[in-house]
Amino acid sequence: MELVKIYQSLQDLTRLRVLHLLMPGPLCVCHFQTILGEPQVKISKHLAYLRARGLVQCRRQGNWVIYMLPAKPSPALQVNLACLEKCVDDVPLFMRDRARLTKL
Amino acid sequence: MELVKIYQSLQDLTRLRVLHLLMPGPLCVCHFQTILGEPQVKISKHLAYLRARGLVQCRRQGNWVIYMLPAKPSPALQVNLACLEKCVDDVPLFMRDRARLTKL
DNA sequence: GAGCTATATTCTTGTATGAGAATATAGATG
DNA sequence: CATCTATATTCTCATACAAGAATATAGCTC
Repeated sequence: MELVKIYQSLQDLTRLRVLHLLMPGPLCVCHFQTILGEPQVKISKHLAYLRARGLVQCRRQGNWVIYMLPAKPSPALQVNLACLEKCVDDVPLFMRDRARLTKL
Repeated sequence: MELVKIYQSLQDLTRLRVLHLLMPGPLCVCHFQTILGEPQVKISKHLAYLRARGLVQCRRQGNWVIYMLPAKPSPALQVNLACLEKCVDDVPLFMRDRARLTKL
């Protein structure tokens, strides 16, 4: 079930933060590291996890790798991302992430 | 994070089906068994899992135990349950569960 | 092509959890 | 209280991850 895979992907805080940061637009791996303040391995592995399940896509640009939400997310994914955004709307950690994102 | 716990609870197909069956109203354990066609242990353990995380409540009534969604679900839970309902609206397995529920 | 930067993969360890078999418990009923 | 029914818990085994350390790789720059 696609839905189960989506929920599995959403069950980790780091991945939630990653997806939340991707909603406004694509982002480079190094920015995730800066904003989330998590070690490189951790970020990279969670991105790989999300990529393997189709929740994000990426493209290389020189030394950087830019991650983004799928061009055409499935209905289930769309609905759940919208739901996520609504749910974290007032959660300090997520607000801080977005604030840091804006500063870039 | 409450949200993480919610997503953890939603990452299993049996639990999704259970929650989906509870949306119209309370239900007895034996009915879950009948509708889902899963062994008793499996149902019971998933119900315990959901109970431990506050996604469902239960009350005893003689030999039966009736499960239900929380009287006052948190905003996050409400939103996610609504989202779940929307996502499974056209998934055969979930439609079948509901059809069987109606027959009781 | 040597070295540098950004990112990914591999290896190891610990923990959560899913499934099923077996067993236990609670409450009804004779 | 013996027993039956409905439900829960315990035990065991297998699998999925999550985290961090170490290592590998891709593509720049000189």
